[in-house]
Amino acid sequence: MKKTEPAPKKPLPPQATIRRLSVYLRYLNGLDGDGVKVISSHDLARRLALNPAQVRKDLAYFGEFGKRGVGYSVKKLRDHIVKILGLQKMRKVAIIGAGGRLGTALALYTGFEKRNFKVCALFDKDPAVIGNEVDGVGRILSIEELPRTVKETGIEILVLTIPAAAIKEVHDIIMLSGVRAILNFAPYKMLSTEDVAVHNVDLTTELEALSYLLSLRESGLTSLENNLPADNE
Amino acid sequence: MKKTEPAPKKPLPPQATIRRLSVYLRYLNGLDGDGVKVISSHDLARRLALNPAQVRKDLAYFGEFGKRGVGYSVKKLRDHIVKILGLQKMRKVAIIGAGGRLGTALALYTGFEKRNFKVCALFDKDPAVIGNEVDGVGRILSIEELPRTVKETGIEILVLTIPAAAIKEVHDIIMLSGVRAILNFAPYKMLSTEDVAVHNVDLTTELEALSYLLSLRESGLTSLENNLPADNE
DNA sequence: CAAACTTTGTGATATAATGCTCATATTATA
DNA sequence: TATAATATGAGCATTATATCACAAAGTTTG
Repeated sequence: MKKTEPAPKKPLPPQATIRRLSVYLRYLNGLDGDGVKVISSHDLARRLALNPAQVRKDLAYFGEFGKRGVGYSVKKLRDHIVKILGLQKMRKVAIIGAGGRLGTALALYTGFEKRNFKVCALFDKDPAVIGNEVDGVGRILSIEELPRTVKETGIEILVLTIPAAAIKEVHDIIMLSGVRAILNFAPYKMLSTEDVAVHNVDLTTELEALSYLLSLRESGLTSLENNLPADNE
Repeated sequence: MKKTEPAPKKPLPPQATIRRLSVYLRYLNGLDGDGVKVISSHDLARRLALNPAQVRKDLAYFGEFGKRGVGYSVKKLRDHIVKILGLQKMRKVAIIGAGGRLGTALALYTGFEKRNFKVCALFDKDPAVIGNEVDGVGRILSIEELPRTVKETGIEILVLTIPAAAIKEVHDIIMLSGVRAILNFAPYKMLSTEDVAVHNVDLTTELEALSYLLSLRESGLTSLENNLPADNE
């Protein structure tokens, strides 16, 4: 009787690979819309300013999707990536801080539904906005109702759009609410735990990183044009 | 006569370092507000779930700011990071797609000004919103006015909050407008050039990366709790 | 003021991500 | 069916990034 598997051979894919898969997916959707049937790693890479080998390696983490001498079937590859990222299943999302500008903007953003994310609950701490109706989503609930709603509705992802100062107050109720993932826009670095994966998106940090590049150029490091830190994402 | 410098010894700091500097800066501001005078790399690292050596190395790219046996002066370190990131100088920002939800939310977000970014012009392509007044910022201008306004006002950074489909139309006018940096929220990967640094922030990609983690756990890779891809940023 | 303790800054080392190269598979063509 | 052309997948090389470990510097204590 053997111990377990014969040896998984492949290491876990890096997070950067996962991000790129999402970008590939979007591009593939566009190609499919244009009627393109097949794409090579070379062409994919060129459009996205990546190395073709990187594209192939990213995909090879998950199987052999391509055909030598031909390339990748746009539709098949798209379907594979959808499965890899777990996007066949609709994911329920709630927004915390839905009374604020950013929260409202995201609550009303229709782009998520196209990708199978459904905003289906809104929360806030401020009594002044609790009860307000948001078109097509529902009324804003008190944050106190979060744990119950998460369980009843099956919410998996929380989007946090609250001020930094408010985090401490809601931190525990959020982490213990039963959600498995958080997308945090508050300018305060939340840490992942065993139970809850957190991704922080810090708009100020993004601007400051750009400011750094600006001041590099100002300070006359002229031929920085090479090794320029390039774009992220 | 020597060729140039005696040899810069230090390599360029990675982008990840720059991002972390921004995070350090925010935390240092908080500490300063709380009256904390000195912080060690160890304490800083603990709060931000980093390695102390990484904190020290990040800072060491730019000089020797600490005191052995003591730590870093909160105020001094804060001031150094401000200089490194070029934040002593106010940076003028314009928003393209200011008629949309996200654009409006960002235009009205007051958090940027605290960090010395000033939103001072708004643009859109849609005649239905051009001319609309946005409190405290001004009227929405036609995108046609972008190049002139950039030059006259000294705008350095553009924030793009337009639909993906609209990018192709405005791509050239933006890249040639004279700005040096772009923060792109549109779900379309824009590429950096020699003249214009682009950072892409893709909200859908963030959600999809979280979805991947969710489906990993669903598929029963139980003891993933170790090597969990953790948080980004 | 010496000994014990703390904490930085950095060279050495480990880990990870990216890029290169080529054997192999597929298609097209003559 | 052989030949040329294309493009994947995988192993290896290279580069980039993160961590370790320790000497040097500063502080505190007795």
